[in-house]
Amino acid sequence: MDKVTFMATRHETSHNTVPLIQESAIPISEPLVVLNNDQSPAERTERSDAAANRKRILKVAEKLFAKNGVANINMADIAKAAGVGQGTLYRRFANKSELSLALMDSQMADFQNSVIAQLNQMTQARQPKLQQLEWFLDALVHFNALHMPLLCAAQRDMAAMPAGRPAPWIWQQMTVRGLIQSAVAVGEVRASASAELDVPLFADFLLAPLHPENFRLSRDVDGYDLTRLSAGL
Amino acid sequence: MDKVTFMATRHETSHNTVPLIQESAIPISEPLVVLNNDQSPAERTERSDAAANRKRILKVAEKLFAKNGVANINMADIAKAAGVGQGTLYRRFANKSELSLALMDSQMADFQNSVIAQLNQMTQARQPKLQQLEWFLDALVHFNALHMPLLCAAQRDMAAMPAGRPAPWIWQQMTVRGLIQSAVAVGEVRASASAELDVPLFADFLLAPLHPENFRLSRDVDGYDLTRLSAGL
DNA sequence: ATTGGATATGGACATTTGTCCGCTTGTGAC
DNA sequence: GTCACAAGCGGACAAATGTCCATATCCAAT
Repeated sequence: MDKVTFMATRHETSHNTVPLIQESAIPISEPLVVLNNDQSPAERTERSDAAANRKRILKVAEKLFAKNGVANINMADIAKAAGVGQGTLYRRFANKSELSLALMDSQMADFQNSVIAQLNQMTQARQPKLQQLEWFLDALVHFNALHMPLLCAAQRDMAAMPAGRPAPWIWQQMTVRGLIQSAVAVGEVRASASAELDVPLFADFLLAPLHPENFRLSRDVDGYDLTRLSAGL
Repeated sequence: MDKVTFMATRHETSHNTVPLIQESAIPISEPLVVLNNDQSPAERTERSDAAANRKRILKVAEKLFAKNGVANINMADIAKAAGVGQGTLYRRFANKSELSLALMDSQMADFQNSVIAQLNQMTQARQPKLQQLEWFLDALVHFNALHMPLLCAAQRDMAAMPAGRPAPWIWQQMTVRGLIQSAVAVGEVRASASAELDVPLFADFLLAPLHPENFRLSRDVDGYDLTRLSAGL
């Protein structure tokens, strides 16, 4: 067992105003993930009307997306339907990608919490870390399949953005890394193999096929539950 | 040795007018790749003036991209610089992605041929298939690193396009699949492992981290020559 | 050489995306 | 309560993307 123990916590959504919810502060004993909930001191708190608008925009966007398909809705539509000016909309979300991302982020909350709970339970049941990893990847596959349109829309303009990975992906990354790291620490990986294993890199490689574009391609030509095979390897 | 032997051939560029070049019809004896050079009968031959325009556009675009950076050049710029109307430009290339792709495709020709030659040579030197695979992936990494801006631009609008993978990626895919398949056939993979190995899927998984977006992310946070590690695994 | 019709051309136009800036409003200090 | 001002607002405007179609051009058959 390691000395350090992290606390599994749902990553905090992009806007930094809402009070730090500790909804998933379940007492767990195994290292999982810690995320930078950097409430940087420079950041000011969001004004209440702005927050209201944000919520309304997200709700309206979700509705429009569901009704007409993500691709057929543009920023102007959303602004109009939400009863705000385009300037307002763009102030919050620089483009459709960012909006989609925020939307997905909120939809992801439940998923994240249930994942954390499940992993936690598996740990207490003494299930091997590798098995947990396999389960996690599988869960992720199903989640992605369910939210593909949004995911693709989110991915769309991301190349243009300077920043690194958005929060949800960081969370995935950290989780996988944590699981692998644990597996190695516990000795579930052959010593010979673990010696030359670059954990973070390997985590990225495991996740790469799940990134929206790759995932879309993979699913449109191959079977899909096969993906479990990946975990097996 | 298999019964079937494929011929390694550079994939033919998107436009289907140029006479089928057989530049790389080197007599080789090992299975590698065969591509669908489907000159579908429905397709008509491109008019000569159109072909000239296409070449001019590509040349101009390459120049502009090199000079100002891919991101700072738009379709209108290219059209103007090439002395054609926007309609003409868009008739050939539905968007900047497609243009970038075509450009990359032409730049890739040399790479493909040299890869084919090298693999061929390695085969004749009786080098193990897995080693060839490792070499290929490494070469691909370097190629990608060199052409990242174009690659990213090419990836940009691809989600919107209905079609599957564009030619260059199909080529990569086929090559990797071929190498793995050969490795299995020759018995370089433990029988126990090869039994449960889904070759095409595994090929995709190996290539996934090299797709532009993933690659960009990986390189901006991790080291990069580490990527060889992947081949080792 | 002529001609018929398929193909290509260019630029006006429509749509979508993203920016700017003068006006309004919430909030904390007094 | 009211005041000051940072933060938010919205719609006009600018820029980029993508479409359309009247006209020009090529080319194959005669």
